[in-house]
Amino acid sequence: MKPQLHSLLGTALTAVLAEHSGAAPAVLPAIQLEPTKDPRFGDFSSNLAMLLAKPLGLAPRKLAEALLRQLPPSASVAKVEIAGPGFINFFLAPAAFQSVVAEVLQRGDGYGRNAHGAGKRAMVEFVSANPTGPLHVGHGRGAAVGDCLARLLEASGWDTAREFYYNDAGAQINNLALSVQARCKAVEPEQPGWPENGYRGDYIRDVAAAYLAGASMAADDRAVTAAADPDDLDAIREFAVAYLRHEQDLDLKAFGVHFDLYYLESSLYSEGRVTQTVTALEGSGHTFEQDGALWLKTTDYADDKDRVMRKSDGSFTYFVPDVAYHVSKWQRGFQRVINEQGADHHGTIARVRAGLQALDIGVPQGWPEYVLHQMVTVMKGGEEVKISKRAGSYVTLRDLIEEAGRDATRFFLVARKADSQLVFDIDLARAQTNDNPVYYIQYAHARVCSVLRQLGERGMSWDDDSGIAAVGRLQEPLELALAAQMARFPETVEIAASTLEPHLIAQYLRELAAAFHGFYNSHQLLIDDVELRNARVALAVAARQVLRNGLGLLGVSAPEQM
RNA sequence: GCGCCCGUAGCUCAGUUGGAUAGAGCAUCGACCUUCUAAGUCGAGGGCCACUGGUUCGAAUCCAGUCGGGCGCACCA
Repeated sequence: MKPQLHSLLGTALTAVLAEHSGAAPAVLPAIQLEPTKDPRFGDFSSNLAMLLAKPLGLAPRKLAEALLRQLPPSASVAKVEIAGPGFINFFLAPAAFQSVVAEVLQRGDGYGRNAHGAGKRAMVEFVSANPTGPLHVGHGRGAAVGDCLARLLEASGWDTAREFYYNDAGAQINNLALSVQARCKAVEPEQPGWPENGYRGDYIRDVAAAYLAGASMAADDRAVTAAADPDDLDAIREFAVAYLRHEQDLDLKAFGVHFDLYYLESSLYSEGRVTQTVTALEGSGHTFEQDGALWLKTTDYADDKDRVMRKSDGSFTYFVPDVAYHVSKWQRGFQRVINEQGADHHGTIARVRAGLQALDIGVPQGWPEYVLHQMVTVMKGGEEVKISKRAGSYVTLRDLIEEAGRDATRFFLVARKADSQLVFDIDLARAQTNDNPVYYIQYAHARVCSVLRQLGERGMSWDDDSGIAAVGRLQEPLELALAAQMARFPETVEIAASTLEPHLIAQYLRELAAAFHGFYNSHQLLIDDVELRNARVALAVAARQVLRNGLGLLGVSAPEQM
């Protein structure tokens, strides 16, 4: 509906500008159209006349009148009014809403998808937890948000890869190996021989036991069999990484998240990418030596401080492999790369971008893009939950999934703007009542399925064609309101994808479900009037389709019954 | 001290990128099941959009400052 109105206004705008060719502004304002909040203002409203008033030097209402005179007639538009300071309000004809139902049924799973990214490649890097312990709630938020971003890009036509990056070789991994080794030798925390800052969680015991038992672990296309020798630290390190990656994979699988690519920090060294990057940066003229260290002048590129690349002891700071990693992403041909991370890492953004700019390899200034999520607080029984027995010091993603289920956990973690802090109420997430927005939406879907079952049991029949043929019978305000809500889905997907805000989908689905429940409660579907019945069932089935498509974007299931 | 994010109903949060009288859910109060799932619907009350200035036809939204919360400011990752 909106694109149609947009083009009508465009035609009118061109004609009006022709009338005032002398006064035509250098920069034309974009045509803005938005759904109204108040039915008195029609269905869609445009502020075009107000935006144009100043550049053309005409009164907004005069301009609005001129635009109306040039507006081509349309079967979708019942009435157009000028209101307030110069708003142009469109009142749509029922036919405009009815046609939405037909469109949804015809496009099916494709309804809401667009081709903006067709032929282009995108990558979303997310979670990227180091294999030193179970995934925590923050990783869960990253997993939910990152996966939804990938789904949104896919729905927008992008060829999208999901990538998981992790450090499998640094000091933390060494600490992990020492912790496992200590457990292998039955050393407890605080006892002599326990490594300084060792990992104390119970899961370290499990890793040690599996290692001593000679277990085999498969993770990220690799398999590792434990050497079972408590003195072989390298073997312990390799096994522990595989074990914990395997654990993380189990959690992600239970969460419905899969990755296409795993990238190991160690490979940046073994493939020489780190030294290549340093050499290239030195050649860029943006480096200098000071106090025995090699620095990059990131302040040339909007960082607030220059950064050390190579320490005086000859080793590299973490920021060098970070740049080398992003060079790899660029060389792999991703036009668009989105990094989903916790907000506590926001300091790296300026550095990575600065490093890429200094290399002068054609990377655009705002590349890569970042989506940062804020902290998650977990509440249960009115109190904050801070500790998981398994991890020792934080609430794990597995805890949440076990408590609240996959669907509720995913929905809750993605339903809020990523850059606001989130309170995850476990009691609410697990409630099977109307308090719980996940069930509210899923229930709408299940209700339609139930109606279709009833329809069969009563010996009635229905199909897309008979439904589409009857949509002209949809006249009731609640019927048209539901269709109007469905019409907004494609635009919502576009906005969510372009602004990288998956919470808009969750928000939208709640409104769609509300429109459905309102319709369902007021109008009987399985009635004797065959044509009206066909029309209403068509409306319900179309609503089910949009609910399903939207839930699919969130990775939440659409159950047939509840 | 510097940088980033946030501040909207008692609580949890939206607010379509500057639009008309600021919305939803929960909680509170009231109404609706002999009818397709009441996991639902309808109604009522509840607000100095943290504060102060500015920008303009118009500001919760943009700018500056103040206050409050979170995070980051290593030759750690």
